[in-house]
Amino acid sequence: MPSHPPFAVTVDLVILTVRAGRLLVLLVERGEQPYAGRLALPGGFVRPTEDLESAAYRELGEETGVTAGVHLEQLASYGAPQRDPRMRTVSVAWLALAPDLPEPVAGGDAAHAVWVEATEALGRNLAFDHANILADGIERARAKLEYTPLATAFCAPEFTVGQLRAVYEAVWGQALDARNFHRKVTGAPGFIVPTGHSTNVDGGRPAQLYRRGSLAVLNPPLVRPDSP
Amino acid sequence: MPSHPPFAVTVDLVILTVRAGRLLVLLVERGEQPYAGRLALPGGFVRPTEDLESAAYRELGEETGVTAGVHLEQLASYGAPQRDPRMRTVSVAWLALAPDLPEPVAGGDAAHAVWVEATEALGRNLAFDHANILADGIERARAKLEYTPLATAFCAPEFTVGQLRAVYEAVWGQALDARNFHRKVTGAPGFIVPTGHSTNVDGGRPAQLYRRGSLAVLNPPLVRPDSP
DNA sequence: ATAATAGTGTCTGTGAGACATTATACC
DNA sequence: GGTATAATGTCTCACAGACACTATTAT
Repeated sequence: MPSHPPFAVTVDLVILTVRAGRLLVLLVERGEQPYAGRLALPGGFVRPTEDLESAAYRELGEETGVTAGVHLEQLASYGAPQRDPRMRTVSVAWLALAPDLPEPVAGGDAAHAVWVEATEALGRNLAFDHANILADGIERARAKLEYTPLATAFCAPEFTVGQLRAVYEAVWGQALDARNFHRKVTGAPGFIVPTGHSTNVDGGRPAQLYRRGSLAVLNPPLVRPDSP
Repeated sequence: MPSHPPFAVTVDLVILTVRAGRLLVLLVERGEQPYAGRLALPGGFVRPTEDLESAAYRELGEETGVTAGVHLEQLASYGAPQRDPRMRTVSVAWLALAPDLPEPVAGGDAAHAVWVEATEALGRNLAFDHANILADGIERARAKLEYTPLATAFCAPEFTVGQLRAVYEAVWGQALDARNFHRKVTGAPGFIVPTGHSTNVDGGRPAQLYRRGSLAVLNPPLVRPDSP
């Protein structure tokens, strides 16, 4: 037995976005064995001289065409001995949160990429252990909206309070009180800062536009309502 | 370029305990190159047929002699190309929280294991990127005490409210108000449950003994006081 | 008695949840 | 006018922080 047996190391990405009030995840249809024809998270092998985070950014760019303005953080690693029937593989999973991207995808590796509603994707019999990874990614995103300003990663550079609230509602899957939400996010110093502009693209009274502030941790947090 | 270059995969452990009001981490003195003679986190190579979590438990047992009653959770993975000068290595780091263990260590691999105060260990010029891993582990532990009942993992099966408070004070490095703390932990349903026994080993009035309850998430959380 | 720790009680300010109301656009 | 969304305001209750006080042991 060698003291350091060979492993393959991959990165897999849970890329989430919010569009039309729904939380979507980017999946690719596998063209090769194993799991040919099944949906999977985008990902690939880490190259010999490449940092893990660089590999994640590279895959993100290959699948979406965009890396700027996308939040990326490490999620967890998955390494069950038989998780890939071809060889012993450890996958380092990453969570990416992106604003509604220009076009679903285009060309290259991403030929068969599709956006699927996140909760629905969990029931789609994903390849490998990707259902587990996706579930962990969704839960991470839901939890982090509570105590970080990360919801702004789903928004355009300038956004209204109503659009920000729509992000929370889509990710958490439940409605929030618009008035209490407005008071909370505008009252937390550094969470969002007004730009002075306004918009009325959503109909109704024009809304102030905001940019994300410098706040890193939201204290006290913005907690999810009880599930029922 | 092969499509899946060979990597070595290791597990490294941040094993924390609280003793005499101090947060301690278990370190080992390296006997071999690279970094011979330097302190490092305990760890080792993942075996070909072994799950990542199993490897972490195995290393935990080899270093401490104990696995039962120890909380173990995955921390993060570290894979910078030059982090190990011997070969391309990805380390999956784990965080272990243990009650004050019977004896520091004994025999076998753990011949040179030592408990070091956690904050002090950060300045000890640890091998590899272990200072980064340790810093992440300490911060994870500090954060999780806020919203989980994980502090009980540092306690014996039966403990007093004062002992539990001492854990919080050691991990957070600041004093807490004993009266507000008592009200909070006894008032959170399912956090700790009274056993009916009492003890006076700590001097003063005898204290009620408690066991950890079934609560998984502490809501509302027990927040750290502001740093200053 | 003194010291030490355990446990209970009181007051106050912050802030979340539940609502009402007004403001400003488009039709 | 009606309808849509934005923004502000009010009331109440839960709870954290600050701090006083009582309880029970050991020396």
